[in-house]
Amino acid sequence: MMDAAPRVRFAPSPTGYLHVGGARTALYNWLFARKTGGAFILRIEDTDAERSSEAHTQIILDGLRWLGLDWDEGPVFQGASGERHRQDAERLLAEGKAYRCFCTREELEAQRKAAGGDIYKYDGRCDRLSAAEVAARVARGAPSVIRFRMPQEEIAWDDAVHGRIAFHGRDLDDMVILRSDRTPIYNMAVVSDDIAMRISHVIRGDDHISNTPKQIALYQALGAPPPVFAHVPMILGTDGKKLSKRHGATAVGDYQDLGILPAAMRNFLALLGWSPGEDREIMTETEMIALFSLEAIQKKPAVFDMVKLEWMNGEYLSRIPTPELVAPVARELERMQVHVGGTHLLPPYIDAVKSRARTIVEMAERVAVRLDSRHVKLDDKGRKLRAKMGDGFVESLKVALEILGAIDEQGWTAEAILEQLKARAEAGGMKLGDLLQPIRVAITGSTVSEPVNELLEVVGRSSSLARLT
RNA sequence: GGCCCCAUCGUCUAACGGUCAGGACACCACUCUUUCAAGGUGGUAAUACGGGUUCGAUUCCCGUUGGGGUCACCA
Repeated sequence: MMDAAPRVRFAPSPTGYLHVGGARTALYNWLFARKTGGAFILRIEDTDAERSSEAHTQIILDGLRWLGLDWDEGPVFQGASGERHRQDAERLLAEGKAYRCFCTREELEAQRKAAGGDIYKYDGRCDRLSAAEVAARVARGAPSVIRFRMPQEEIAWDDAVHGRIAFHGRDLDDMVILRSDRTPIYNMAVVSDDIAMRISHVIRGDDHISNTPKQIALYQALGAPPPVFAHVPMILGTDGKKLSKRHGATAVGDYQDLGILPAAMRNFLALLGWSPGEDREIMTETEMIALFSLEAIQKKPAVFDMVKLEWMNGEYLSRIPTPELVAPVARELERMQVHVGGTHLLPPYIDAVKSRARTIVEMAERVAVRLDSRHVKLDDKGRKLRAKMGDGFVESLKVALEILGAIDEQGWTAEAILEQLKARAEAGGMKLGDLLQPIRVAITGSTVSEPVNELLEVVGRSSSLARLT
């Protein structure tokens, strides 16, 4: 019999935003599913009612959609399967693979203290209670949790990215699987769900490696074959520490706000810990899927390099046809409260700044300057040039105004403008740059822009003259 | 601290025992040029350390060092 199609899941808990690490885990799951013709399932782990929220669920869904990661099933809410989790835990109890523990939090805390320090493994005292004693306490209505009796043997698996990883049961705790309020603990819920959903490959972050032996023990106790596990490395900040708020943007939404294109983000994330070989970097979605494999995933953590992300975004920006850029740029301009007067007017402006901007936000800022003089701000470079040129700066502007003022509305083209300015510069014995730079600064506030003649054409005659004046 | 994972340029990575250790970002120089960006050309820069195995180790084994993860009635 042929192996059934793989089934993978991305299972975030809705207790915060969609972290880039989570996003990359989702991406790898998605790539694997698309590559193998399997199913990509979204499961929301909301068993912690305290910290979970609908708003966070929505943000996660939006983030995945933004990245173009479509799921085949779900979202399945883990909280809805509480009854099955409970039954599985109680089945383990009935079969003698788990036991009731009556220790209160306070008692546990005392045991921990007595053991010295914060490293503590439950000593199994409740496992030594007689059946009669347990029955009596239950009859008395004493609250209890269910603890799993960890097998005292080697627990190992062949990880798809790491190779063989082995733990020993003696180092693992008799973990709680069902709370005293009869709700399941994480590991129980996950295993119960992954079995029920027939998950074949669990692709998740390295931080779950230590959970894996516990879960494998649960699979074995429940008589279900464990899936293939693939643990992907963490993403770190530039200081080599786990990526967190103080490194700047960590949520997918942050990058959206920064003006990163979803395709660029996806490409960049894919390469953080995975390489298709052959020096490939910029890839289409189709190529990425074709080239993807779990075995090629890196074992060591990767540092998130914002500079390279921006470079890659710039690459995507310059390749995307202008019409596709209109909507995102318009959205950004709207946020900046710049009046556009119709998105159909945008393309020439976008063309003008396209090859120079690395993000949508940067692009919108440049467009804004060309559209609306209120966005012109003299920056450091502009200031410096002005100071350097002194009176010559104003002089140049006067000359420019004179020449440009002589060009009428019909003749206002980049070619004609350049021709006139060039002729004048030559005649006056001045360098073209000395004439053009002040114009550039007057129009944009900066020494950086597209060629001045093109700039003037895009900004238009009346607006250009007004700004020069 | 116990257990587990990891280790090639500053960063992302390639090289499944034999390469001048390759590419990309960043950086530097030159070039192009009306500025900037882009482009083109060239350059600086890495196998953590110590032992093995082998004719030969980035590659396999052991140790050291360093980094990371995890040790809840959280997920």
